[in-house]
Amino acid sequence: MPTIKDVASLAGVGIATVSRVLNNSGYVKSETRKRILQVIDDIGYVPNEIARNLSSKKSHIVAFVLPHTRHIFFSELLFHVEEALFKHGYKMMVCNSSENIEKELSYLEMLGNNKVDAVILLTNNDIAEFLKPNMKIISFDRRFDGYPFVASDNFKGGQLAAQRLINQGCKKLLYIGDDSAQGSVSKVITEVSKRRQGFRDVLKKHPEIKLKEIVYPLRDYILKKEELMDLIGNDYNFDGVFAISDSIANTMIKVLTQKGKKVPNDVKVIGFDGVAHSLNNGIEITTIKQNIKRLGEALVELIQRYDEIRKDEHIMVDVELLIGDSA
Amino acid sequence: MPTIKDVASLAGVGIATVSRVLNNSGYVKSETRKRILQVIDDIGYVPNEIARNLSSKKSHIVAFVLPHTRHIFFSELLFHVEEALFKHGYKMMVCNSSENIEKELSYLEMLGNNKVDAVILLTNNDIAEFLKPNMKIISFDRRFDGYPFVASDNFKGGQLAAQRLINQGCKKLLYIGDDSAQGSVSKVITEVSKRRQGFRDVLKKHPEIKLKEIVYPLRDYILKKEELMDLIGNDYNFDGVFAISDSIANTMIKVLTQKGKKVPNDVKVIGFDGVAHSLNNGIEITTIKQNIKRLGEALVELIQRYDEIRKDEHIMVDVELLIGDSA
DNA sequence: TTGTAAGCGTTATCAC
DNA sequence: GTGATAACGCTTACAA
Repeated sequence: MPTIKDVASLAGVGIATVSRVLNNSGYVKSETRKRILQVIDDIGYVPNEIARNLSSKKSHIVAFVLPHTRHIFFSELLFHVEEALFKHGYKMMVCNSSENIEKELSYLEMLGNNKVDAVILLTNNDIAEFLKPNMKIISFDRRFDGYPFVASDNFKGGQLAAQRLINQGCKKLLYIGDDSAQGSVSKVITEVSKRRQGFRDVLKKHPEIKLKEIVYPLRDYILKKEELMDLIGNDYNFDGVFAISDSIANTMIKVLTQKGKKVPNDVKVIGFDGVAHSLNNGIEITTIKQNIKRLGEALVELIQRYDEIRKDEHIMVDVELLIGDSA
Repeated sequence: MPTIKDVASLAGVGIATVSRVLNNSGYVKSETRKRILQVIDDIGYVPNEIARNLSSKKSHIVAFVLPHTRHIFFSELLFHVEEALFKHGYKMMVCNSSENIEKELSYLEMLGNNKVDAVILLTNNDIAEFLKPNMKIISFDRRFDGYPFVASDNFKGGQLAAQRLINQGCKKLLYIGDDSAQGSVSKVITEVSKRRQGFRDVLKKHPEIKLKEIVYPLRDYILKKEELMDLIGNDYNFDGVFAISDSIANTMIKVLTQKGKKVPNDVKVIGFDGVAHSLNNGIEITTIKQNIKRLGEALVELIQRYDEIRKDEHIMVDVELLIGDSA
């Protein structure tokens, strides 16, 4: 592998001049520049990133720590985050934490040893105490004191869902969501809990509407049909459902179908995420659509502006009601 | 950030000795070692990875280039590759190429500038000419001259599918798969084409069985219901389907249901991948299950043994018939 | 406009 | 056992 020295001696100049050409910094006589570029081309010289990183103390790598990529929303988010990072000259390192706190911390450690420039953190673990103030961390869907974060407008999402169900004539509603969206029991409270709050907010003005709520342990964000049936028990006395994700909404529709209920005639179901197209079982799920592309861009935006922004800066991304066939 | 020099002077030793302690190389008096470790602990010293990389010319980062992570098989694979890499001390950089050849090449370039130690390449693009012999590339599901690769035993998978459909009494079969699995028209031939070959192989011995084949352009590996209906046209005269992926099988089942056909009574459907549980529409899809975890491990295995292996070494991972409700 | 040389923080090769 | 010191390949003052 040729180095900058090889280029310099072959072009009959000093390495600083070569560096200037490489980085377009400082003045270089156009004739000299041409000669250097020629040599670079001839011998196929490529700058060594590692050496550059050592000098500049930047790696242009961002770590994305998330539970796993099996959940369709996460894999969509992953896609858009990578696109946004790539557009800004960053590479993305991925850590599937599986909610494993040790693995999360091992990736955070890389901030300390210069391996990555920043970490995008998506977790439901109670790790606030491990975050040091000088770490460049951007949180997703969750507030950590002293760090910026990005989230969808979950409150509005909950409101939209409630309004839609009410408009469609539902009288007895069911909310179903996991721990992390509870916002009461668990120590860890994510922004996702606002979906429920927004939902309740609208119901306050409608005392005639009944609401039942089912909350289950988060685990891997996924619920199988049998598990959902266990949670519901025997009480199918509802005509509208707000599920915390499209994945859960999808399972709910399967369960209802199996129980002989027609969706949306007997029961209307609204999900959240807007990724349902790939998992819908015959019908399109009505859902609160997150703007995943924008979420990815917002995360990268905060990384770039990290040093100028306030410690508690955040970007809230708008959501919209996407009307499908289920509600 | 404290450096090795700080540790050395604080412990009253030379940096070489500190380095020895850090790397457990060479002899160090246990007393000195203890003192050094104490200092390291006191000031919270962490070795700078970048500097290490520069010295050792290794980054312990592996790039995984794949079309995108929206396809459920890819996101499962991504998960297991990361797990396997992590277990062996590697970090994973992810590139969603979107089948974009420039983006793929930009990631391959990182091999040249020491940013990554190896690249796992999953592509359907015609990029053989850009691969230089000294690059550490491991291919997935595809042969590139002079590079090792990992693939499932696709041929056997095709055979298993055919046998199952025949055993279940099917007489008129339909094969449906994309370009990349064609193995005839396109310049690029992937190992996936062997699914079809294996399928045909069994049918050779059963001249009484009819076979119709539908081949469509690969694009993003996904087919919508309407698109599939267009491909099928009016000819629903088949009683057994072998789809190139669970995703396609899933869409096929939706289409059949809409056309009033019962699965598996009227038509039996077999998919490929074994990830269908997350997209099944009420019934479990019978499928050829790939051992995705093993595939991930095999890829990492080849990376680790890269310098000892033959240039055309490959690992073929076994598949199995997973009987569900669709065939 | 250009070159020299001092870092960047390690590892590894020598002597001692 | 241990400590200088030379790489590793680049960026960036500072001189010239």
